[in-house]
Amino acid sequence: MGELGDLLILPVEQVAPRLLGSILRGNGVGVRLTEVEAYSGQGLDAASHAHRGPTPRTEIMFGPPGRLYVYFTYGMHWCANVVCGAAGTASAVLVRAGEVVDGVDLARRRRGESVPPKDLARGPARLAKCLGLDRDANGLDLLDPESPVRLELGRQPDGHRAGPRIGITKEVERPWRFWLADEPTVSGKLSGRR
DNA sequence: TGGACGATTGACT
DNA sequence: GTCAATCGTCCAT
Repeated sequence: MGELGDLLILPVEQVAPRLLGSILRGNGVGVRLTEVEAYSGQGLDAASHAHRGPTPRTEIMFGPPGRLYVYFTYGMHWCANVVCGAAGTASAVLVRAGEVVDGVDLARRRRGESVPPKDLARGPARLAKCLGLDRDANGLDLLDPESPVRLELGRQPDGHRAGPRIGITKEVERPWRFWLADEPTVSGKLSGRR
């Protein structure tokens, strides 16, 4: 297993911040990750989709690390996660926001021509839309160079911020949201806060 | 088989 | 700042 594969089996709250600065590349667009959230597995994190055990939707989370977990929410949005942990566990890193560093024209076509560049992938559903991710992308192997969507480990940026995760109603205090300081692409209202 | 609930977004006051 | 849109998923009837 490569460097990234070794990283992904560490505790998910350690994996998540180390994915900041990495590039999620696929379907003609590359996004440099500036904001992520960690979700742990069955019985460990009430905010995780995997908390109650495997279901048809969350099945992929219980498989090997490095796969893409894509889910549908609020009747209209898709969001993407990097599956972490060894097979049998079910942690994941939600990719919340990033900077489009490649394929900007294509990203604008998917998101809308009038969307400012910094907003193209600012928010989990927006990021997924930039990359053209939907149901069909669920389960893709991000570690396979031949895969239509891949994760490329980037240089570890200096320093990051941590705080509570956004949009959840359980485990609301757990500080498992991680983002890069002073990045205009970070979502949420506390993006500048330590 | 029904109904509550979203790991959100964009439109609007 | 507030709030509706919109439908797959999951669990309780």
